[in-house]
Amino acid sequence: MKYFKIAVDCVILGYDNRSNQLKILFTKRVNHPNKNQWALPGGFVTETESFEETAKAILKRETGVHNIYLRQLRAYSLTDPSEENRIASIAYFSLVKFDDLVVAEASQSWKWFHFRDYPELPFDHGKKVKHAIERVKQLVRIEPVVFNLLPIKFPLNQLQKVYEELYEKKLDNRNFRKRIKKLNYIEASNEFEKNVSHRPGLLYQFNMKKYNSGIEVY
Amino acid sequence: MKYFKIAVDCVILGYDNRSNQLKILFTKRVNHPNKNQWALPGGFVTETESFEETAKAILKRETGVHNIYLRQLRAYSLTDPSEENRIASIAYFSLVKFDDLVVAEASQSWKWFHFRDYPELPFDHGKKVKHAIERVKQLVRIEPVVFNLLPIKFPLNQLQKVYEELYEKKLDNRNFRKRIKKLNYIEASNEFEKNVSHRPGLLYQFNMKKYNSGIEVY
DNA sequence: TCAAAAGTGTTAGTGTTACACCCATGA
DNA sequence: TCATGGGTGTAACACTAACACTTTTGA
Repeated sequence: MKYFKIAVDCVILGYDNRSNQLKILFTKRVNHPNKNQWALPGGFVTETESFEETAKAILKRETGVHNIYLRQLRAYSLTDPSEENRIASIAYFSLVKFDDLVVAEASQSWKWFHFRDYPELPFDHGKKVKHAIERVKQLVRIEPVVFNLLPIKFPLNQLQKVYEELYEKKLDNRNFRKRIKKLNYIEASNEFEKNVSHRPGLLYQFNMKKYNSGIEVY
Repeated sequence: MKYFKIAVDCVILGYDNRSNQLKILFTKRVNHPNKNQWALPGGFVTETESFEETAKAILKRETGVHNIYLRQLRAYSLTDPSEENRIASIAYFSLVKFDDLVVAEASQSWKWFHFRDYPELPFDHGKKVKHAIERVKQLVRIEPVVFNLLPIKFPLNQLQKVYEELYEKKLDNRNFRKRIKKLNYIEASNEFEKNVSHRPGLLYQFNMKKYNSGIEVY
């Protein structure tokens, strides 16, 4: 039996509330193979780390932020024949608020791409991205994870835009607002949007405690 | 950096249509540590296998059946300090028809336990079982996976019993049948149950083609 | 004054829940 | 004849979808 090196790759999804786009963060590879190609940020699991700790370290390194929503996607048994030992990789996905990021602009070494419009990716990264998006689309329907993409306080139509972006589908704003207002865990603040060239919207926020007290267990 | 041995563990769920119980298959450990304790069937990934191939081999070994519904659950970064190298493990879950099994009775080396009533498990197997059940409960709502637990042809209330078992909740049979009959991919055959001491029910079967032609993409 | 999003109700249709009785079979 | 699950309809209610106009702000 051979032994494995284990790598962790992160699909980092961020919602850009300036352009209303859901984006994925890629880094430029510094090593061969596929040097200089855009790829998922990743790294090898070290001696003492759990997979999740490795993933957290990658996230901190790439975004400067910790305490980010992070979940395991799945394991991939990639075989790289150029390596003496096999490589396995564990993919994680993460949802971040653009507002939290120290620098969100493009740079030489990393860049945000639209989540459905990104360059060709090396290895099985394309598959990982597809799987991550599928998973997020499912998750959004059963857990309140969208709020990880938005600022603490957000106007309702920013929330609506996230759904529209994710499902590629316009929603009716009257029906959307009705549905949201029926949920007791999305509560109105007394603040309004600022510096928008239209009527400022009331800001809402997600209340985790109220959500947890009201979950129906099948 | 150390290297990893990678193990695969399988949570094999089977529906016993004699007792109307959803069960999990455990094997008795033959090696230390935890020798003779009930545990999830598993094995190490060999040189040439993908994780899924390892899982399939385990399933074949334990149930005698191949072509079984099998999905990856997730990876676990278990650290076993007694090993020179670390062990990672990838958990799979599987849904089987009791009718397919060559021998479904208890034996010395393996045994079916009710999916909510099983002995203490070694390592992180208890966590894996919990995660698998959670995943299956979610999956059942979005994909037609229940049919992997039933014979090809089944009376409607056997299907109902599976849901009741999974969600620990009695369902109204009129409403259940109404809902099922609205689905065009569960079709009536012209056969009836046999040897039951009540009015024999019409047998239905799942039609995958019809299901696929009718899936709505969000 | 224009552009842009905020905010608001009603109606029709669809799905969900609750509920009770006769039927066919084997023991 | 008894026990067991098979099989059926209706009414109240909740949710969903479709649809248009006035308001507030910055530019």
